[in-house]
Amino acid sequence: MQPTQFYKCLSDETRLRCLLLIKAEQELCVCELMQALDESQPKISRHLAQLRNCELLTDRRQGQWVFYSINPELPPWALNVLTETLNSNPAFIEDDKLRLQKMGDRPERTRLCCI
Amino acid sequence: MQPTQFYKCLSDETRLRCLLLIKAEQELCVCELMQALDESQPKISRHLAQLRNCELLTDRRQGQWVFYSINPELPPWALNVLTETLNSNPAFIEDDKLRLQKMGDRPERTRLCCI
DNA sequence: TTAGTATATATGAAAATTCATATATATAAA
DNA sequence: TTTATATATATGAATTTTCATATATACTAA
Repeated sequence: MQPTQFYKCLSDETRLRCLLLIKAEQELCVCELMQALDESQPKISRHLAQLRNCELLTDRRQGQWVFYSINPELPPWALNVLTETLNSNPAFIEDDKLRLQKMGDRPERTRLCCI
Repeated sequence: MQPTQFYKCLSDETRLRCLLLIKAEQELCVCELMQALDESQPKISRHLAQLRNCELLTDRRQGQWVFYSINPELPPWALNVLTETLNSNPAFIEDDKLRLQKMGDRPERTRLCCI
């Protein structure tokens, strides 16, 4: 993970909001992110694709939905940067979290592991 | 300090090399950074101005030289990000450090505080 | 089962915007 | 005057956004 490439990913507001929201919520699908950020579908999808290509995110398809989460193989220093940013800037995704909570009919997750 | 603005500053290779090198060396002037990064004067100067405007760096003039250092009022989370990045990616500024060490006639600092 | 339709996501192509760099010039100190 | 640094302008390059469309899965009714 090149530092410059990593920070380029964090330097766009849409991408950073997606990343921090996904980190806070474990995993989110495209339609949830559209609602939370109040942005268009292609815009969200494109930025997620970029974050996946740069290996900051991984995705899994579950039926019609594609869920994105933080890549578990992200280097520790990069994960620490995300953690520090999220913990110290809760206001940055405050509105997004509220819109997400207000969203009805959120897709159900099939848990990857159970009880 | 807006996270997005902060990360935009770190997303350019020239700026990130300047920042991490200044962090490693406490303070550096434009001509030292030119030598260390092997880049043109206006290019270095312009990026330093941007980092100063965004309040990541502060400057002090000492005679003919202007020395740049990390802004002591940088929020702790942002400073932690820089520290983590520097500690975990020593190779990123390795060559720059070597060129700096090879540089003869480096400007003398008047210490801000002594003993 | 199949046909038709709806929903979720991805992507090609173009337009709009932003960013980085080089050149030239200006300012400040010694 | 020389050295060190800053800044204005022009230009090319990269990035972001939008629109239109494609693909993949799901649902419903015959």
